[in-house]
Amino acid sequence: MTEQENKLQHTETSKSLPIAMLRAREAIMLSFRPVLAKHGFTEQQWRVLRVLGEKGSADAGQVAFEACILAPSLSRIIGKLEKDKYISRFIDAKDGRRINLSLTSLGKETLQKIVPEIGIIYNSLEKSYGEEKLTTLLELLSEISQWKGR
Amino acid sequence: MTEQENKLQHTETSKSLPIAMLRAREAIMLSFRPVLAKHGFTEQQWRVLRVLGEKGSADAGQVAFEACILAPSLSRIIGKLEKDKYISRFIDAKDGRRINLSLTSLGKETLQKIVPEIGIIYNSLEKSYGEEKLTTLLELLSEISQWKGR
DNA sequence: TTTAAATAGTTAATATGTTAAGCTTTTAGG
DNA sequence: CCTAAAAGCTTAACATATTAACTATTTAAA
Repeated sequence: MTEQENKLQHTETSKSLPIAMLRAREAIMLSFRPVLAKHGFTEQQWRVLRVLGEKGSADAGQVAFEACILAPSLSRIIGKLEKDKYISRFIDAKDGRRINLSLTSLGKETLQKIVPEIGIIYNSLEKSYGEEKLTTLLELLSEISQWKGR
Repeated sequence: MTEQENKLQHTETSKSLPIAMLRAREAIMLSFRPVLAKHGFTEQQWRVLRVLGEKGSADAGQVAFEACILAPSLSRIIGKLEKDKYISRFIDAKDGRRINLSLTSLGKETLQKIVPEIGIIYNSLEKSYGEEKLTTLLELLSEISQWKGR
């Protein structure tokens, strides 16, 4: 590769990491979204349910971090999930600023209904892609996540 | 790993590919966004400019695919970019349905100003992460992108 | 203890994501 | 030709992303 080509390298969208991640993510979500939509959830609402299912209960800040959702978005999302009776929300007894969140029984039941449906798709991806590659990919992504910038 | 643990595997958000990609992407964009914001662009507007810079000119459908932006979003984005004189838009002579897009001279100048600033950050990431790993990651992501679903 | 700074959430404003519906132009059949 | 289906783009409606401003609580310094 010449010096000239090298300079232009990062202007090629095909070699842009953010775009590559976006495309790969979109390829997967194309299969996941219809399943979630069938149950009346968006991708983000689903992430909140999953995090709460995994952690039992957590405050809004923890959920925001785990689900990769910014605080302002989470505020609206939990507002809707609570209205629809999937989660319950109450102020932390020790710290009046924190909001504790947990799944209602309806939330737990719904989660258990959706998990296997998503699992089938994920297993299909794992099968056609290779378990080992998938593990490698998760590790590489995890390292990027820890990058602290410039 | 026990059978039980294995069954729960895909319910752990840390092992969810979509979430992992989201987190990794966010870690990078955290450094990129301020640069774009300084020039008054959003992430998506920037992707449109970059695609047009790379392809010279293209119809809306091509740009949407390359920039990974859905048609309805793109309609709004090109509306604003055109209003602000960064791109020009005209109906294709051979197919009246298609909209051809290209950068104006202002668009080209602006692109050339931002590219090196983004490049500095990207090079820093490449340096601390490793060129080889980065190549591997791009390849793995590219394979995922080609997955046709369930 | 008193008060300024920090923390946790929410609200507001603008931009984009997502799905569905609508419009116009092409294409394909009949 | 004529018309129905398909293709390309836009508009609409609702949900989320992003940044900034705001409220309430807690922490910490004076």
